[in-house]
Amino acid sequence: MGDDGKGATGEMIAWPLERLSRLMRAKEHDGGLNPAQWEALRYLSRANRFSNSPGALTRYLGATKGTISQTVKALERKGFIIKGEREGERRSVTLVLTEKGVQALTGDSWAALAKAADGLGGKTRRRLVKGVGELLAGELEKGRHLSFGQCPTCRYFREKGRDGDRRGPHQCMLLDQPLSPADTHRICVEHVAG
Amino acid sequence: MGDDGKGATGEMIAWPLERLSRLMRAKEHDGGLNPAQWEALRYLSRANRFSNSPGALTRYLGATKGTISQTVKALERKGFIIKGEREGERRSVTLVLTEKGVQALTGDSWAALAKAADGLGGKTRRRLVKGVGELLAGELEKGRHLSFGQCPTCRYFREKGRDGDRRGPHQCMLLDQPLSPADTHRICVEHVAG
DNA sequence: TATTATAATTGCGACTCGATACGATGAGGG
DNA sequence: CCCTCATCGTATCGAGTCGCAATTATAATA
Repeated sequence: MGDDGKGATGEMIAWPLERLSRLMRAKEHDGGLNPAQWEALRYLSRANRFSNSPGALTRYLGATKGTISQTVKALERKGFIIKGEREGERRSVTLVLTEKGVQALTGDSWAALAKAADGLGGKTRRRLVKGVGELLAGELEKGRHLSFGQCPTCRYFREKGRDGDRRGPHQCMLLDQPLSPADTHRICVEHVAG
Repeated sequence: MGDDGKGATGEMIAWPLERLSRLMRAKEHDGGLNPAQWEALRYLSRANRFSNSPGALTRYLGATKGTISQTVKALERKGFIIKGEREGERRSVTLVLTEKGVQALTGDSWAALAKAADGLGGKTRRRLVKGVGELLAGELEKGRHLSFGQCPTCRYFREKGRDGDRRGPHQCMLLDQPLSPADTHRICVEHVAG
């Protein structure tokens, strides 16, 4: 029952995680951006072409439409993204990073953390992936959030050219759209596990 | 080289971690408190009697004095904490939770996450503790932050009554103060690993 | 066509946050 | 004893977040 020993409790995970989370946020007042704008910029750099809209960003961040609208306006004003029209849907908008936006991400704190995580031991790293994934999955379910996963884990993904008979782009069976290999590594609003 | 296989990269840790961090934050607009106030309240509930000051809170959160002053004022106004005088140091102040403050923490999102983490597999949980600890330690060092650890891991901690000869409270050799068993589980500004 | 749903924006009020300046207390040295 | 200097906390300001509610525009549907 000694709680100072080897027993790994949830608090020993949640407390450091909470502080790490806070300190990362505190570092994000740099580069002409603030934390909310960094979060949006990062999302847009990873989102596929079906997901680079204010609405998808709203759901990814668990925020409200109004807040996102303000953040997007700020990012546009500062020249990190540009708004464009979405083909075949005049209500919606596309948000695309400018060269300045891409450049800014090289100074991203979370990218630095990812690099630090690469330096961890292999066993720890694999367990960390698993553990963090499970914690996130739990939160997503509790909060009824969308998963925003990548194609290879999606129910609607059809991989082509695997057996050498039909070379060509992969396919999204939900939107009936071809997917380049690069596409499949981006995150998607429509992603459904399975 | 297949990056969709078993290779556990830093991004597979950082990206979910970033989103988890964001979603936790989004949930903290409840209970009459906002995220910054939750963070402060949680810290104060875990801080020992040498660390329950605005200054220590400032350093824990990596914020600035002015910001914390505002947050503290809001928490006091809403009745979650009360300000008191600090013995032997009239510049400083003690911040103590009220009954309402203690009560509020039962609805804390991060406490719920800690509970969820308890439900993880033992192996995953142990590795998670280790991995998150290392990531945090890296950030602390890079940002020159204080560790805010607990007594048992502190250089200045002297445990008493271990060998049965001298029963009594433990001791902080830095501040020359006795420490009850409860004290040693709280976090401290003065903590130095070793 | 009228209705309803969806995408995004605007305005509002409370609040964060860094920056700056300030007042008060404490410590050390002539 | 006074002077300096560091530390602790506060007040104020401007830019911006954030949830909320209302609004406009477009789309889908009855």
